[in-house]
Amino acid sequence: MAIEHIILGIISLVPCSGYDMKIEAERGSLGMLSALGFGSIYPRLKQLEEDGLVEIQQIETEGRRKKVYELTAGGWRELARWLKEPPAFPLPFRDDLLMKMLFWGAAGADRTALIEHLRARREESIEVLEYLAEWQKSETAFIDEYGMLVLTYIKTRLEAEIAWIALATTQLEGPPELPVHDTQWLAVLQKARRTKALEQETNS
Amino acid sequence: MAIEHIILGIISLVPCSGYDMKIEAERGSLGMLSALGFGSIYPRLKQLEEDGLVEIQQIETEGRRKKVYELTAGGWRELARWLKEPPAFPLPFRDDLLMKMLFWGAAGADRTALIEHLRARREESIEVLEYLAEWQKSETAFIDEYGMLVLTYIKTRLEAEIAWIALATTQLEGPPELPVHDTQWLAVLQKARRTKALEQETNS
DNA sequence: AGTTCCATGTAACCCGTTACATGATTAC
DNA sequence: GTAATCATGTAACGGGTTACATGGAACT
Repeated sequence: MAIEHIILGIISLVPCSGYDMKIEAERGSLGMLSALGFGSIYPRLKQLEEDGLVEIQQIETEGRRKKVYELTAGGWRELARWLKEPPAFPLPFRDDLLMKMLFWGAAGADRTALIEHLRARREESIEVLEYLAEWQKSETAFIDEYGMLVLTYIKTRLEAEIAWIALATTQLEGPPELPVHDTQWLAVLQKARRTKALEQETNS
Repeated sequence: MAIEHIILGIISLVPCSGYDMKIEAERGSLGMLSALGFGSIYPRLKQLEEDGLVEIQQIETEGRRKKVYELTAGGWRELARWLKEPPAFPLPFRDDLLMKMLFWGAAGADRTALIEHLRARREESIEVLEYLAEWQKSETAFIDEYGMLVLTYIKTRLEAEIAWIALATTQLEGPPELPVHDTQWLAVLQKARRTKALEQETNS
């Protein structure tokens, strides 16, 4: 996702220092989308300066030293160019919980741990929702028409997820169900293979 | 997300070769969650074998050579241990489209390109949905109770996304709106800074 | 005979994260 | 005066992706 462009994007909103970017990138909806560390920011900022896309606007010597960066004409153009470039479709999903669920049959029938995972996920989702609601009200939050749509997206998605968790939990609290689609009897075979492997070890 | 555990998970469903894993990891809902390449699989498979979590079950010499791996007792235990471990919350979202939307104000009022991005995204989402529906019907698809919940999750999410795209498109096709929340007049300042930077260049 | 597919592997590279190092300023 | 915060940077590490290399089998 080209961290360079995130940096250009942040500066385009407000000229700032590398430190400010890190702070800014942790706040609000941008914080939901990125995860910038200092180790990524400073070297790239240097590179961007060499490439002539950003320049140091001022160095605040009152109080602390601070390099405030601003976009050059080239920077504005590069940002616009990137924005118009077709964005990549977000695949794979890379979701630990879903991945574990796919393989849960190998866990040996322990459904309670999975229900606990879902409960924890629900709490975290709610926390994120609350955080965003709080952030939206804050003085420094900047939300334009586009940002509002992003916020709506995140909220919709998290709420849909919470609804799905309720559904999944209800089902998991009920009795185990047979595989929906298993023409090769993999579930049965799996159970047998697992038992065999664990027994063999005990015997040796 | 520990590729090792994905490998263990795949083998737990059906003993197979490194090549088979790659194929399997591209199919169905697992394909939506992972992106395994040969460069990741083979070295790790070797490592897992050294660690005693998997073992070569057989080498098919009829026709092609093929190392079929199976889990050891330790492998089954390690898989179960990982499954019970609390999964990480999927943040940041890492979504190119949303990231671009956050910075779209810097694009200079071109809304048509963004509408095109949304249209493309919608098509890709629909394709994924159709692919999953097709896969579900296939002979070799394995879907147990947990896998079904994952499928439901993916479908719900994609459908919610498509609905959101419709909403966003409708709004973007209308007239531009003023920022919802901008106490520092950043939008106005941004426009001025951009114009100034681009003009300065022309003059020099 | 040539191409595609099956099958296994290695090496280089890019990228991001983590940890480390430094120092000045403000707050307690 | 000492802890926390502001502020900038470097170095090492780990992890995954891409490209490369090899070779046999099956298909056309």
